[in-house]
Amino acid sequence: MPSSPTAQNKLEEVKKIFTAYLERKELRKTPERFAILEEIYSRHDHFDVESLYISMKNKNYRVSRATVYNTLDLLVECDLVTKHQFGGNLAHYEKSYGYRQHDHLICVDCHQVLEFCDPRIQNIQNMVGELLQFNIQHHSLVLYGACQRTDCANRKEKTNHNTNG
Amino acid sequence: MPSSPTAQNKLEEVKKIFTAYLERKELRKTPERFAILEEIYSRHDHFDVESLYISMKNKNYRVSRATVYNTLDLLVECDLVTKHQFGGNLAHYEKSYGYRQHDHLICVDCHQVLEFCDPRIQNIQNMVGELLQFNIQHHSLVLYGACQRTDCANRKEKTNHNTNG
DNA sequence: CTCGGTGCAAAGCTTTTGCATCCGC
DNA sequence: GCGGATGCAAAAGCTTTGCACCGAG
Repeated sequence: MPSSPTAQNKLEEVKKIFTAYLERKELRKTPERFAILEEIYSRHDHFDVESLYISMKNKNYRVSRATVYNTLDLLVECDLVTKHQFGGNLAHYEKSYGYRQHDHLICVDCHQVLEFCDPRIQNIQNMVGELLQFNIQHHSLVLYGACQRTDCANRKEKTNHNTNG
Repeated sequence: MPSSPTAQNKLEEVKKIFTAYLERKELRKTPERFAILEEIYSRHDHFDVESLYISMKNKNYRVSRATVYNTLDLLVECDLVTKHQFGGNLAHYEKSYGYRQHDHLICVDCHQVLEFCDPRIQNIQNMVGELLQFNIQHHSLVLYGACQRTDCANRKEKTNHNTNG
């Protein structure tokens, strides 16, 4: 296992993992499934179904939304992709193989997404699981707040936090 | 401020808070808004919009989904109600006045929702906010796992966690 | 050849919106 | 009485489903 795989190496690794998963589940190794996996791992940030679909369409790849949804479910199940529900009704996804466990911080004004790591979350997860007799499989932690970028899209009177009426 | 208010006292308190909020925002104090608030505070658990709507209809209260959605937004904004997005596309709500800050633990099989408190989350929130220059307003932490109840609705082979393929 | 997977479009479900009516102020 | 709020229903937006065809095994 390489300690710092190149993007190409990583792609090969995730393909192998996906292949093994499909074989174990006796599912077919269709070109669409691997094309979607490649597209996801060529992206650098969070994405939703529609933007993934559009990207593939723009590359003249013939694929349907149904297949994108179906394949994302498979990729989530074999831990190559993580699904997020950042407050709204629109699901967001991100590749997750070889990336450090992290959580998210979202600006309530401009909706930018930042990531952060904190090992204490793992401890909380372990402790609560033991306390309440749950086999905890994963978690979702999202912090919501106002960023301080001058170009924040929805900038109100952020400089002064007066709460008087 | 009573240290352990009865349900009735609590209801009066939240009504006052809601009234003050409506006055400050120059919104009208309609009977529908207060009926929805009462219905929510008479409930004991998490709920979605449809079940709240049905409850009120069953009590022969004339109310529309639009008003329920609208009022929930107001109640969330004045911190009397909390909105959750527990993984799916269906928003869940819960009353939040006078309850200790808590987070959630959800069984991926039977979907029961448990609550837990851990003060470390507040620390994480403060630290990350300072580190990344965000004014953090609130957070959402959900742990997902398998409960160990014998009557778990979707019980598979939970007793043995073999992962050999 | 078989039958699981795909593309397409229609349906489903939650949430939002438009409009006439109603009622708090 | 004015204008915001409501009820109802239609529309919007994301996701799932049905069906005929395709192609992996």
